[in-house]
This record gives sequence, structure tokens and C-alpha cells, in this order.
Amino acid sequence: MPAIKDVARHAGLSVAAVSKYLKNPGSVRPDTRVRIESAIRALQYRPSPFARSLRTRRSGMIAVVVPDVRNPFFAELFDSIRIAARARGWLALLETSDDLQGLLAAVRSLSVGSVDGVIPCFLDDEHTASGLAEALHGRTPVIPVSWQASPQGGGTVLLDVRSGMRRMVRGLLDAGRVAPAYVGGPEDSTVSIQKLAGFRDALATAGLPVQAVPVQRGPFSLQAGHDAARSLLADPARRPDCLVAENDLLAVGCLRGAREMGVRVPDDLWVTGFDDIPLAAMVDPPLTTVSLPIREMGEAAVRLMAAALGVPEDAAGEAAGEASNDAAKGPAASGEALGILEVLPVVVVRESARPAPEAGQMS
Amino acid sequence: MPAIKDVARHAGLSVAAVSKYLKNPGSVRPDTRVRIESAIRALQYRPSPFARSLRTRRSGMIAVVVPDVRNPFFAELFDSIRIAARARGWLALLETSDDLQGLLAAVRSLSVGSVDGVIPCFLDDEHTASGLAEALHGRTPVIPVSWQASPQGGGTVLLDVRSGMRRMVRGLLDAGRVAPAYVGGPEDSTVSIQKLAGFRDALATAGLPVQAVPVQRGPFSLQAGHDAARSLLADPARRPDCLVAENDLLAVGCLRGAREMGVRVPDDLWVTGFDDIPLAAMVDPPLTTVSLPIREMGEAAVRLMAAALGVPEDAAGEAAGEASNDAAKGPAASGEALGILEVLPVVVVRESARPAPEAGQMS
DNA sequence: GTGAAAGCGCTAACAT
DNA sequence: ATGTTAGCGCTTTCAC
Repeated sequence: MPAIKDVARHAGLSVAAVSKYLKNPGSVRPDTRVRIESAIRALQYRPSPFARSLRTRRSGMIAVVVPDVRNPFFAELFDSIRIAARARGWLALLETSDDLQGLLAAVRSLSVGSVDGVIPCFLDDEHTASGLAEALHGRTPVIPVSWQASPQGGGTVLLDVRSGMRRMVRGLLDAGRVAPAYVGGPEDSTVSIQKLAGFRDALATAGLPVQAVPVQRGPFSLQAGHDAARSLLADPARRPDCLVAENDLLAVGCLRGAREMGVRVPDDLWVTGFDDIPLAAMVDPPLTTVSLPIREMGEAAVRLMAAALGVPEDAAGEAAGEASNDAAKGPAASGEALGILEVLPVVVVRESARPAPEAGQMS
Repeated sequence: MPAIKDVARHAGLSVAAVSKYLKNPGSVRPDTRVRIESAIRALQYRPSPFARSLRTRRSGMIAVVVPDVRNPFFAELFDSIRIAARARGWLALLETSDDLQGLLAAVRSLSVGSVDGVIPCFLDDEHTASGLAEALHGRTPVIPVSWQASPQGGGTVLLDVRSGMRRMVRGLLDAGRVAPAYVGGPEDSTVSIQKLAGFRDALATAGLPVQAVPVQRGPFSLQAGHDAARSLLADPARRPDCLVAENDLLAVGCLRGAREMGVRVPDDLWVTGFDDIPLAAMVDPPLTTVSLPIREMGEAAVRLMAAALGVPEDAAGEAAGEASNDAAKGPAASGEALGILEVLPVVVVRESARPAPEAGQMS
């Protein structure tokens, strides 16, 4: 593996000259540049990222941490961050937080310190969040994508899932549903707690007996949705007329569970999801759900990260394909001056449920 | 950021002693160990991964490259590799190859050289494969997970998709289907070419006019499956009685397309997938598909990588939770002595199609 | 515009 | 068992 000194020798120059060229090819004389370039080609030289990072204390990598890649919503979100990061010359790593101990160990020994910043997505189990913060002990910028503002105040992509859920459920109730049931995520997930709160907000507003409404909880998976639906629909005497699921995966599972129980959607039962993953429009019947602007969220997270790292605003777009897009970040964004970008969930109506359209602005 | 010399000073020892402790805490006297540990705690010391990697030329990271994370099959596969890697103390990075230029740039400047090995999964567009090999120029072990053996011979997880598809289709034909149509992936994907070949093998064996059978191709997405089905079912006069899709995503899209065209599955039309992602069992009707042992594939890839990196066999399991599993790697594995692990696709019959069971061993 | 040299934080001989 | 020391490959003053 050739080193910079080999290139220097081959080109009849000093290491410093080559290093200078590496940082900015325009900073050396044209003829030296040619010599360096041919030496690099001849030797197949590649700068060592380790040595470079050791000096500069920058790795060009940012870590994205999600609860589960197998959830299409997180796969999409990661992908959007990855693309936005690459446009700025960064490499996005993916970590998963299913196993807190393993994550922290990995993060401690490898990522952190090798990573310029961390974007935790919906890691709101308290243990994970604080464990991560502790592992990073304030040296690495953290830009969470979540429902609550970052405690460190370093920038956040905020998502008001509570009001998203509230609006969804209000529409259902306004459209005449009287016996909703809830298919939720794990108890230790605070997004899950937020969504459930939004659900109950709507119930309370409509004057329904909040505590009497059935609630099932479990992992965010197809299987859990399926099981929850079967259990909720087991007793024909008090069958819900509407299943409100916390995400699309659960909702798709519910669809299957309902089918197995001989319950027709939407005739006998409405089902709603959350996230609006591509699958939502492709199942039968297509899911009414809450849409989140994933692309924007990823772009926003990376933009906030760039700010946190002190990268000048125009440093983006050095890679290809970045159309100028003031329009794109307009409608759903606000408050970015504070390092907070809030994105608004939007109800998307398809066949699985027909909520009433919202009246006015009040959410 | 404290360095190793600070720890040494704080503990009244030399850097070497601390370094030795770091490598193997048992190699120093108990009392020095205590002093080092308290110094580390007091200073909140973390070894710099950069410096360490610069010396050892090992980063503890392996890159997994997949065509698209948003495909659940690849999300699962990555996850299984990630878990197996972590069990060996490695961190698995995820790269995506949608954009060859971007991938190579990222790989060249960051991953490669920072990564101890690369596991490309079904990257069989010729450009990508050779580009990757060139970017790595033989210095980094490559353990592909694909349908063909690695040209470099460094170890491979082999998957006979061609015979998997052949067996699926033969079952369909044996069960009386006479007008199959094919919903395939992109033309430049060689897995896609393999699967189509398997499809045609079965057609030829059954004496069907291979060239007359309709074939649609497109990206591996829900939408593409949907569009293909609509187009294939557009003419009621020559409607296929069976849609063979190259993966489950396409098949789910076909289900939706068929529904929109008023075609009932499985009564009027059979539909089959490939991969057996969790979704396959949850759509309506549940998909008949070809199952691949994803967990095993991930574990095998990492095991082969360990071998390529010269890691002793028992070095696994230093992290928790690794049950001994000679049984687990038994049934579907063969030829590992050669650095090749071949996994066998298995047809899983659900409601969307009812192929005839296979007779005998001959595939 | 280019060169000489110091040092980023660590590991691995080698010496004690 | 512990200490001394020479780099790993690079960037970055600082001279010239």
C-alpha cells in the first residue's frame, strides 16, 4: 500500500506538496499538479482514511440509529438520510438499537469517535437515549429525529405524532365510528406513548369513555398486528368498528387478522395505519394512514447536522444531482432558525377507512 | 480528549503497560490493573479508533453492499449479517448500490481502507462487481452473497436461484397451469437473468413455447409489480392463468394489480413470489413463494469472512447470546471446505398458488 | 509554491 | 510484568 511519501518521491516533490494537492489540487502549480497526478496513478495511491482522520479528527461518517431496519419506514428514512449525506460528501452508517447493550458497546468502541455525528431516529426508550448521550459525552453532535426536542438543544427534526394521531382519530369519530380499538407499539416506546395520547385526546374530545376503549400493545410488526386484530375481534358481541394501528406494519397485520376472522374491511371494520410506507397503497384494501415527509426529514436532519458541524451552507451539492429546492423545503418546515425543523403529519385517505375531512385549522 | 499517555501518567505507569492492558486486561498484575482502570474511569478515557486502526490496519468494520435497503429482503439480510458480525465483535456498515458512481466514490474514499472486508449481496450488474473489485484492488477480502461463485475464489454464499425458480414453475405447470406470464426485474440484473432462465427451463421441460410466454421487466418494486400485472391482464382474450414474479415485492404489486382488474386470486389467477419475506404470509391471499434461509446466509457470510481474515474459529461468541448451533448450519449447507456455502431455496405453498409437490430429488 | 519537521494516539518489538 | 522507543500515514505550521 503506497503512502504519501512514495507519491512524493515518485513525483520528485515533498510530502507537503502532495498533501497540499490532496486538500486542494488548485493550490499547486499546473506542472506540479500533473506530476503528482501521474505519480498517484502510477502507484495506485489512495490516502489512508485512518491517518487522515487521526490528524483532522474528522471521519466523514455519520451514524444513523434506528430501532429496526426491517421496518420499511426506517429503511426509507435511512435511505433518505444516506442520500442527503452523500450529497454533502458524508457516508451514513446504519446502527440498530434492538439490543441496547450491543449497540452501546459498538457505538462506544467503534462508531463514536469514528463518527462525526449521530442521528438517532425515534430512539426514545429513555435508557437508549441517555445511554447514547453518555457514550458520546457531548463531543459529538446529535441531531435526533423524533417527537420531542433534543435535551441538548443541538437541533432536532420534530414530528408531532400526537397531533397526527389525534387528527386521524377525530376524523374517524366524526365519520360516525363509535367503537374504536387501538393497536399499539411497545410500552417502553415513547413515540408509542405519544400516539396513544393523541388517540385518547380525540376520544376525550368526542366524549367517549377513554378507559373503556380496548388497547393492545406489542412489537411494531406484521405479526403483532395480526395477533392483536384476532384478539380484538374474537368476541362478536363487542366487536370494534374501527382498528387504529400505530403504524402501517401493524395495520397490514390487522387486515390479515380481520380477514381470518371473516370480518370485512371497510364494510364491517375500518383499519388505519401510520407512516404511509409504499406498501400502504398496495395492500387490500389500500390503507388510510398518516403520511410523513420522509425525504424532507432526511434532508433536514443532514442539513441540521451540517450546521452543527459548522459546515458552510453552500458546501452541499458538491456531489451531483442536487437541484435547488427552496420550494421543496417550504411547506412542511418551520422554526429552523432554532435548529428545530418541525414536519407535519398529513392524513391520507384510502379505502380501508373513510374519516371525515378536517374542518378548519385547529388541530 | 484524554490520550493513552494521560492514563499512563495518571496511573503512574508507562503507555506500554496501559496498551497491554487494553489488549488483554489479564496480562497485567491485578494491582496495576486496578490503577489503570481507575485512571481510565477518572479521565473518561476512550481509545482512539483512528490511531488504533492506523497501527493495526484493522478497523473492526465490514461493509455490506446491497442494491436497495428498502427491499425487505435486503433489510432482513443486512440485519442477519449485522447480528452475526456483532457476535464476532465487528460492526457491519450498510452501503447501497443504486448509484454506482456514488457508491464507488464513497467506497474508494472512505469504506475501503477503513473496512476489513466487503460483503456484496447480489450486486451482479457487471459494472458494479468489477468496479468494486477494482476499487478494492485485491487488498480487502470480498465474500459475495450471490448466485455465482466469486471470481477471486475468496469464498461465497451461493444461492441457486435458477433451480429455485425452475422448481417453483415446474410445480405450477404440473398442477395444470397452461398460460404463465413472468414479472421480472431489471434487464441488467444477473440474478434476474438467472431467475428468468430457471423459468424458461421449466417451460421448455414442459414443452411450452418459451418465446411466446409474456415477460415483463422493471425495477424490483411494488409499483412495478402492480403495473406489470395490469398490463399483463389488460387483454381478457389472452389472459395468463398464472403470474410468476421474481420477488415478493413484485408479487404483492401483482396482487393489487389483479384486484384492480377484477381478477380473483387464486380462483382466476395464481401469483407466486420469491424470497419469503415476512410480508408474504400477511398479504391477501398469502403468497406462495420461494424461501431462502436468510439467517443462515448472514451467519455463513460472516463465518466465511472470519476465515478470510484469518480469525480463529472459536473467536466468535465473545459477545453474548451465541448458542452453539452445529444443527443450525447443518441442513442447507454444503461445500464449506471450499469456502463456498450453498443454500437451497425451498418452495413454500400458501393460498396465492397451489403448485404440485415435487417428485423425487431431481431438480 | 514548495520543503523540513513535528506530532495526531496508538501498538509492538525490544530491553529491562 | 513493565518501560523505552520507533513508527503507522497523514496534515500543518513554519521557513524558504
